[in-house]
Amino acid sequence: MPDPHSTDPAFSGLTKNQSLVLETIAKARRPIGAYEILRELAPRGIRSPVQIYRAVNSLIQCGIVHKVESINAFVRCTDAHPHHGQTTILAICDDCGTVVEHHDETVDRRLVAWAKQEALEVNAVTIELKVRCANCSALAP
Amino acid sequence: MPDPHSTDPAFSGLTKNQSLVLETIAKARRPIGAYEILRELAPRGIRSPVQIYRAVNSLIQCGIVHKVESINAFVRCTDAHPHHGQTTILAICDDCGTVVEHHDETVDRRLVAWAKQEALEVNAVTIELKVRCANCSALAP
DNA sequence: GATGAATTGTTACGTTATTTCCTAACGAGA
DNA sequence: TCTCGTTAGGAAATAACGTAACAATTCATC
Repeated sequence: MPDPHSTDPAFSGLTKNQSLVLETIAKARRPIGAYEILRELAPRGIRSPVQIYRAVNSLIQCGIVHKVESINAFVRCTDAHPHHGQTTILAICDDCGTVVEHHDETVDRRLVAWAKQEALEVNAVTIELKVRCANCSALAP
Repeated sequence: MPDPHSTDPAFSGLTKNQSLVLETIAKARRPIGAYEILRELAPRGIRSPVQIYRAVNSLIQCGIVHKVESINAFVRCTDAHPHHGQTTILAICDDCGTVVEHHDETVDRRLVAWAKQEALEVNAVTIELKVRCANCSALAP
């Protein structure tokens, strides 16, 4: 498994498909769906959904890519630095699709504390905000 | 629009389809997908996905049902009382599908505060934990 | 009864995701 | 060398999710 936050655009440890998919996601600069990635990469020889999903799942495991659950799409992780064990909070603009990342230790602590109290073993946490970003608010008020 | 938390099992204000769908979701006692609901209700005359989605969306608006974004499925809201404006935190067991609901004002406040600081106008918030529940942990340790 | 709004039904389509089965490449160890 | 396990990749099919567009129906109200 490659370093979660190796510097662009090397991604030395990635397989060919993973590199292609990551490149496509990064270029999009907003969440992009699996089949849009597929269309994008068809000319480069990718033919089936499975190939996309396999690559995307690896990238998510590495922490290089996030899945936006509320819209079933994928974004490049824009964190400058790794945040080990911290939940990534995503805000997605409903109008333009821009994503902002955030972390909050207090929120994490409270969720973990509650889980512990309920004897829940946490596998994953999703926190997403559907928003209207400052830019879009200004453009169409 | 009916009262968000009318008592079981009247649901007086609901249309026929909404009642059927709610009944199916409630009976499942774990998250259930739209097409599973459809199969369940086919014998009762429901024929198309649209009918399910229309009903489910109304029920969500009422607050009677939650959508679990991370698995594209629906659960009956198990809150005893309405929590106006509060985000519902859902913990879903990966093994058995059981869902636990929770609310946390501190978490809400921190998310809202961050959004304000970033000039984001919040439309919706999703908080979901994929977990292993106490029961499943005990059964297969 | 006529009219208009809301709800419902139907068809059709596009998107998202997984399952199943199979092949190739490679390293470890008998 | 040969087998075995592991990992990656490929192809086909199908399940599951979700919506657009339009027709039909119900129902309150005039």
